[in-house]
Amino acid sequence: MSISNGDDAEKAEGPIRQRRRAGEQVRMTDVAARAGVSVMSVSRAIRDPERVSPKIRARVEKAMRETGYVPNALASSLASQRTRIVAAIVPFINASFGDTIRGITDVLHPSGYELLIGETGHSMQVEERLTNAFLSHRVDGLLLTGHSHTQGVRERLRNLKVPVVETWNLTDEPMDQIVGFSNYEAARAMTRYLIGQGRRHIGYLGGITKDNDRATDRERGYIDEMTVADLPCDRSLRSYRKLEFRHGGEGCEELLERHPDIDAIFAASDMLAVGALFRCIKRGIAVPDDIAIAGFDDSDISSAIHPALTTVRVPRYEMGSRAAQMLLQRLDTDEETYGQKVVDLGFEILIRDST
Amino acid sequence: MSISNGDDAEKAEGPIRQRRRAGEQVRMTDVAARAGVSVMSVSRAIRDPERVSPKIRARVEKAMRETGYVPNALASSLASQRTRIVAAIVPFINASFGDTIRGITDVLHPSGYELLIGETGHSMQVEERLTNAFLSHRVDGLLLTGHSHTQGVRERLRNLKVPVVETWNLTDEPMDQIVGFSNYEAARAMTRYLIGQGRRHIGYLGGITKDNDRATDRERGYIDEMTVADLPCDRSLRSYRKLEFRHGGEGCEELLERHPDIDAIFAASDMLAVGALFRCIKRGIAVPDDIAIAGFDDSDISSAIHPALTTVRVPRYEMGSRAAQMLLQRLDTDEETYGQKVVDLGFEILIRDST
DNA sequence: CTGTTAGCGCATTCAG
DNA sequence: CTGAATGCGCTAACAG
Repeated sequence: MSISNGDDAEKAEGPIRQRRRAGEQVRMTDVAARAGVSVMSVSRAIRDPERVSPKIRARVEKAMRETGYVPNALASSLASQRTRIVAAIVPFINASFGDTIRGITDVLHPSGYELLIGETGHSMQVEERLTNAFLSHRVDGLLLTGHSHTQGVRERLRNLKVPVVETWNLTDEPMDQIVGFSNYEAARAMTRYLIGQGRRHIGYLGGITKDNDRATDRERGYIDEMTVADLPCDRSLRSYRKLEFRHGGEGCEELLERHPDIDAIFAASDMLAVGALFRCIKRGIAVPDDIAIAGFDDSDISSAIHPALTTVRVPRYEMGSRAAQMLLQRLDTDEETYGQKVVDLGFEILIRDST
Repeated sequence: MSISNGDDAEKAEGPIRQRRRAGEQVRMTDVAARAGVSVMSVSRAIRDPERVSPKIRARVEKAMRETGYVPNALASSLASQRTRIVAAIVPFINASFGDTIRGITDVLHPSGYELLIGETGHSMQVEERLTNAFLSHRVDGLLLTGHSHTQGVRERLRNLKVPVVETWNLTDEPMDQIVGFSNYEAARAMTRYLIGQGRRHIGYLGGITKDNDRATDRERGYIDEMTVADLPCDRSLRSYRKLEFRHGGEGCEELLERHPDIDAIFAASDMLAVGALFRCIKRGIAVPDDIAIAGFDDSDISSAIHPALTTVRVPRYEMGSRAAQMLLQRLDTDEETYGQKVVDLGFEILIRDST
């Protein structure tokens, strides 16, 4: 018995037939024929092996191996109206969101879901394009970063009734559900701590706030806390940068130039904090004696450097895993079993040597 | 004219019909009906607007907007036998592979392709699972990291004739095509440089070599060059670690303990190098005076720290963009227009302050 | 430039 | 526990 793939079944038929398929792929029909069962038995043997007799199961498995059959998920999805694909949209693919993505896949994969990842580069326009592309592919659910989205995205997701979980921040009015921590409160808490340490001229080094609610909220937290303490926090004390190490150094220079008497820098990202810290060291400024430096995120590097960085620990992995769980709960149960709309995973101020 | 979605077309038909679709989605038929044209005109207006009269195009666009139509890529792919999806499998989602992924999407998106990303965690078993899942979804092409894969993956990809481009290393026998640089030669070159600087007791701090041809080749490069120079490089001079900052510190301790007289550390990853560098600083060991430290990858951080890290610059972004181009060339042209089978993008030794 | 016809490969129903 | 019929939403191939 040779391992052909069913071409022989097309015994020179009438002329006007079979335009497509030049005997390309192995189909379920081919497997069924070889196993001597119906296609439905093959279908069942694949996705619910328990509901088919051991005898049939064995023959189907054998036939699948012999033919090298690869199930067609497109056809399956079209027929069943579900893709078992979830999409996640993140601003940037880096170590931080890598942890979140790992949290997501660790939950999705055991349940048989795949993850489609999109990167916006912090642009809501790109987010909209990605959303449309993913909806076109009929993803079963969507994981978004943050709660600021274009009107187009909001409308479309509402109309299509696709389950959505937002992450990495909190808001009273999520599109659907949201899981994260309060970037605003975390920034306030860190600023408060710095003030409590006796620092008075605290500069702020933050991410670019356009299209970024996390960056915006962190900045608000700093400003509000400084204002409450009646300390200066005007525009000249704040520098906005892309989240790369070298920009931390540049931002640090900028602040030092404008305010040589600065006694602390609160960087709303460890990347920026580390960049700033090294610039200080290079210039002979003692950390934390002359200037205290605090970061945000608790990246892997923050504890490896010297002096170790004071920072905010955020639940990167947990936001991913929890978001995925929330989505699955709604996808895998028949009734719309909602959990909480807003899940606060909290944060933690980690005091180390740089402050 | 209200914006219903075509339910009214189902005017109480005979009893035994319409089992599925409870008036769920808007279909192309609905758009066509509303625009007063055939479905084919809608189809063409969407994917090749030039080939349809401006009049029809306008009416279709209007109808699409009014109905909130979202094309169904599943149905489209099933019928056309192409998904316009490419999958990339990387060992880890971090800043390094983030750059490569950015290179890929920057090329893919303008051509209308989406990217499906899989993370193996450095396990070939997981790579195999992911490959099967992606093939099930009928991706048009596959981008793999490195050239070591399970037998299962090799066979399946060969049988299915899916275009594959491997990246991040070189080999004379790619599965299909490969674009990258020689990890082996780069490691030799850096080792040679260190020896040229008068270093004699050079420790090696590398990634775990299991299932990882890049790590293996870097280690081979170090060993071969040391051997040629008749310098020691036995197992006790080598430490293998996961690529995280803190493991760099631990590996550094291990080497120092076993060989207190070590005068250089070649870390086959900037993460490890930076971790090692800070551990030295913490312990009062002068870098580079007492110990020279070299890294690999030219991560963003390597130039931001103090002393700045000597390292190997590798074409992270270019490997992604070039790999995507190579794939597209074969996907978008009718004949199988192969370019070169092996594309060497080279590397560069960046000498800074740590050596 | 436009419309008609016939599947793409599978899962849902329902009957045995 | 198994099988037969039907359509998921779209596009390729042809004809007009």
